[in-house]
Amino acid sequence: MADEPLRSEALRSPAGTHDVLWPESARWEWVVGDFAKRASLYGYRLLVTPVIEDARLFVRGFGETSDVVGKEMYTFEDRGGRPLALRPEGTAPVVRSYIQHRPVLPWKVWYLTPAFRYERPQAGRYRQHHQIGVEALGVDSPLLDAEVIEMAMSTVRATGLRNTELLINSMGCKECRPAYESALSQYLASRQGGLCAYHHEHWKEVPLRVLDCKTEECRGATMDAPRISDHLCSDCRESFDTVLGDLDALGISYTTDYRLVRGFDYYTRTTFEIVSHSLDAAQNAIGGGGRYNGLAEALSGPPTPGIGFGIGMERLLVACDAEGCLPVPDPSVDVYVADLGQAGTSTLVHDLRNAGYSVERSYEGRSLKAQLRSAGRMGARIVLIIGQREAAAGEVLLKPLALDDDQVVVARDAIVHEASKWVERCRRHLAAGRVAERSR
RNA sequence: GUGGUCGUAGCUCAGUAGGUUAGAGCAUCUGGUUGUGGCCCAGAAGGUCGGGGGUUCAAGUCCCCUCGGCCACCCCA
Repeated sequence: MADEPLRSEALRSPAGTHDVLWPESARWEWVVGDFAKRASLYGYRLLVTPVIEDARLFVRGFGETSDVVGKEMYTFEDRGGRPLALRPEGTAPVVRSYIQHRPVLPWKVWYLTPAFRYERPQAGRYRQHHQIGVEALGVDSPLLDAEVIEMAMSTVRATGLRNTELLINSMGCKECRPAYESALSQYLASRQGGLCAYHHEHWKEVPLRVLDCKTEECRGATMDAPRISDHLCSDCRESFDTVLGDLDALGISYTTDYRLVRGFDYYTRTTFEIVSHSLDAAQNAIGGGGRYNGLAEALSGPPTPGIGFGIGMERLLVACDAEGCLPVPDPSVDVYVADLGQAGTSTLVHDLRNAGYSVERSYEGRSLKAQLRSAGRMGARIVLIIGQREAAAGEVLLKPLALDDDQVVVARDAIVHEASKWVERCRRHLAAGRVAERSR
């Protein structure tokens, strides 16, 4: 490591990873803040789990045939030889945590987490992306399915996104899915010549995914393929109908999509995906989820039903860009304190911040002019000036930047009170200006 | 992982058929106002032209490799 000099190559974030700087980070704050509040309203509590997990967790959870396990996982051994993996998604670790701690059911948790997949990076597709999501364990009811979906939709719509579509399907259960899969396989066997090059080779291993294939060949060859909806057992049928009925009652529109086959093996019954039509066709899924009643058992835990969803932060925000919603907020500096190096400025700044105002100042003794310019550029509402004269007289000059009013002289003792008065006045003025602008 | 495309200051981009010290706008900083923002004017700073190698008297310009972004496949958030 050390004996390989970097030469002139600058250090940068690894391929497919990125930094989130302001103002983008301000939108993250908004989305995460909104989601935390929403989660609380729906009865979910924050769960924080490690970024690294025993690699076997995902192998058993996803199934060997999944792409994520086969070729996209970041796996490595730690110094003690333990097989570890960077989490490729959010659900399996939650279920592992559940099995480990056996909390009282129902257990409803939310999270904000990075997720890692070794894929070829692209806009909206990263090797490290971030998801907000929830998981609810211990309840097997279609009413919860509908509620979870409604929560996901509300989260997306809260950003202002409108050009979205909810796709929904039922994957059946361990009673009815095997029969469907064999019916599908039988059908595919008769049409294998018409499949795309890839699935012509692999349809036997992943028959369900052929439905999800976007090539014209597979598309056409599966037009008349048996559909899961015609093979659901009565329990699954009834459950799915209830989910759809409840979504209707909640005013959530949806599109049933028999081709919606999510990538992980653990899904049962309800699966759904939220796509944005404002994004290019390739990476248009901004969120997805579903029921996974068999997962806990597959991980050697007690049989426990579960359902959840994840929303990709990056994709959500890219979609917002496309629709021009979720604008970044003002940096909003209330007070800029300009001085000529007097002692006492630090305590003034502290007092103002303590009173709840955002305060900026200069630290390197710049000229008054330069400080005023900075104050103007950061949009400070008022600036307080302390020069030789003011310092000597125990006064401060208050100049309202956002107003046309002249500057006033204020006694040092009254400054916090006066500053707050003027800041409020500026805020009202600016707010009125925004209203006027909007009504134009 | 496969194929394609692009890569010049912090940002958006110029850069003639390879030819002197690589440019502009915006942003930044300083000054014009020996204590006062926004406009204007002047100036400064900022680049090993993604990196490495090659061809050539001469490479930002041509060739190869590599890294990174983007697009498609694949997969998904």
